[in-house]
Amino acid sequence: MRETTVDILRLADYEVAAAENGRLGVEKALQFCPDIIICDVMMPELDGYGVFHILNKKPETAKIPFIFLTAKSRREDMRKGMNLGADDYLTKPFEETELLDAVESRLKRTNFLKQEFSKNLDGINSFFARASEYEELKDLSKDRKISTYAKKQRIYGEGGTAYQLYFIQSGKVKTYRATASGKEFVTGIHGPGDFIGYMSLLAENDTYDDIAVVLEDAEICAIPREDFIKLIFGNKEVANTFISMLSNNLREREEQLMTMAYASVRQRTAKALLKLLECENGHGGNVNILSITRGDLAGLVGTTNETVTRTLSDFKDEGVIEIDPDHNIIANRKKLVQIVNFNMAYKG
Amino acid sequence: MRETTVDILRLADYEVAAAENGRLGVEKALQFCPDIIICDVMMPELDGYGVFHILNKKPETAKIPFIFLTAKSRREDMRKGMNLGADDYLTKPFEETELLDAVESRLKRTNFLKQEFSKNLDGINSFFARASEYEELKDLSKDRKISTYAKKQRIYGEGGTAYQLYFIQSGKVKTYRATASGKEFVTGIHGPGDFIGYMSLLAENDTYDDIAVVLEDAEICAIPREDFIKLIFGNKEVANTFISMLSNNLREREEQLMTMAYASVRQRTAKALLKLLECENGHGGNVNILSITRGDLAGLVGTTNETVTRTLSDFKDEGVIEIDPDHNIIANRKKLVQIVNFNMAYKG
DNA sequence: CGATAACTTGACGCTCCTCAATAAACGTGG
DNA sequence: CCACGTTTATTGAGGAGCGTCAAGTTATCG
Repeated sequence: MRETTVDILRLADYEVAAAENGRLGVEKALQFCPDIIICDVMMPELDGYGVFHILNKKPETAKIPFIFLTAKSRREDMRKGMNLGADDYLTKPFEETELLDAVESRLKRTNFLKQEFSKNLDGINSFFARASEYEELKDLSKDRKISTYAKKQRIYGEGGTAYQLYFIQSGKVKTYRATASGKEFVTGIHGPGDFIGYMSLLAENDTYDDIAVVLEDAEICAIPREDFIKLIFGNKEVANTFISMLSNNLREREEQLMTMAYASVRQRTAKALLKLLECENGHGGNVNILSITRGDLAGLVGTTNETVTRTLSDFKDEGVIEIDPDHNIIANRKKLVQIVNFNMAYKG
Repeated sequence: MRETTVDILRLADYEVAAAENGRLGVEKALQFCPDIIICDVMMPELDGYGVFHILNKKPETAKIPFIFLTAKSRREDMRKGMNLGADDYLTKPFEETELLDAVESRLKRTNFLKQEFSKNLDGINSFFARASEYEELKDLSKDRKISTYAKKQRIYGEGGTAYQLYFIQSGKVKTYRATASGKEFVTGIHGPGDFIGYMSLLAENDTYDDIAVVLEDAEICAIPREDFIKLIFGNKEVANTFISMLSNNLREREEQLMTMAYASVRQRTAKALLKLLECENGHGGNVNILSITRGDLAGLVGTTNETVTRTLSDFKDEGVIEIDPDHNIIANRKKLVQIVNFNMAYKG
């Protein structure tokens, strides 16, 4: 029986490890960290439930899809397995296609999550982008009608009901929150490939609490709330990855909060410029020119127009940046990093 | 067949609605928003897959557990159902206990998530607290050995590997991040019933990036990473709820960031005091006395010791707060709210 | 009871916000 | 295509806010 199963899977070009009883199975699973586990219920030494229980407790193996094998006659066994939280089960004897379908179906869901998604907001974006490549999710950003937005146009606004998220095909968008005194705090500058507005879809009251405005003429497609919710909430693996990403963002914001509390405008400006460069370069580019208005930069740093201008002026005098005739900023990253890390020499 | 099923469920004290075909079933599901859906595959007008597809697309019904019914002989049907993403399936004919077990097992997982969890960090705490009441999760905070920590003792620290989260039984704890220049930015003050340290368990690199220190002698029990991961990642419903809560936190932090950028120390202090009161009162209390050191309050506001003292002094002169001989703060909430909302009268 | 930590108040000055003025760039309508 | 109003960038002057240092007072703890 085990040998037949292994053969079928090997013929389908899967790499397979087998074990003749539960105890050895657990050992092998921990050793190899497989992409999927198929496990009989009736086994010597340690039965299938025991295997599941042990592997489900260890974080390394808890997320691996788990398929039970039960004899057709023992229906209560399979019920027990499902009630424990297995992902699927097969009854013996099964057909080749049944086995392969089940394996493939579970793997497809897990597969793209193996990719490394990084700590920050960019991570979420590439996450969405990749997620949408997978079959059942393919309609997330493809085949949608694209709207063209002109500079200064508002995409969504504070208080509006959130019923879609937006994918930026081209152009540049800023999101910000408005203070009671009329200032803007810029929460992000977004470019092609970024998704915006999803936070409001997830939170309690479904209104946007930030404002998105176009900085450079943009093509943007809207994705209905339903599709997004389906992607995030409908799929255990996606949800898990998403949790990690949100946690990382939360961390990042906390750090930003600390910076805001104790760093000087000078340092915060340098930090903001570095962040913008990172964002601009996205996946491995190496541009050093930033095109951003002083006002938006001020909103990002959390200061005023004039102070930003002055700070940039200082930076220019010190050779940290150059400013071209169109007011674009040409940055020297090393020197910016120095400024961020500079720790008030007269201290201590 | 349908009638038998309904009868069994009614006898078990469930409230049941039935529909004779797929189309009507969808209508009823949307109308009643049931706690669970049991659906045959073979139906006139609209088959089970169609029903699942439609309901899974709508956010109102997407999260409802879905159990397919298939004829025992039609194994490929049930494979298809599971591959689509159904939560469970039953083969006809089934026994009473099978049906009831399946229903109960799915409901148990979903049930506690029906409760309203609020927008903020408190939400996460009551979420954990309630979650741990449910059977399969009961060992989350119960039956664990409780450690006693003395004032000033460190629970976990920056850079340490995160392998557990902590539940505060009694006492008070602050979490903070240290800046390069030696200042503290307090990220939270936590009391009995709060969980701390979970963020680091979820994020990418599993080290703590904040520090937790005891403010008032505390009893704290540690929960192993595995149990927590199992709770969060092992259960679709929990994961979904958790995503919402993280999003809400992210929102809150963004707002805080805005405040930090543009509000005066005066306003931020008032806001911090209000937040502390809220936190202290937790679930409906009505205390107005705060016991917090000036240093910690400074870290929370993002300013210095001296400035906090001065600000509190001003507040006292204005009758916004009183200070008792032990330096505790007795607050007048209305007046604090006024200060937060005060919008620099000389503007505009 | 001495030592240490926490709180308070004063003096000083740096940072950065505000108001104001100017120049350049941009956008719009005739 | 130009004239005009509007937005953006820059620079200056003034001053409020708040961080820093210092010194004194009161609580806390071994």
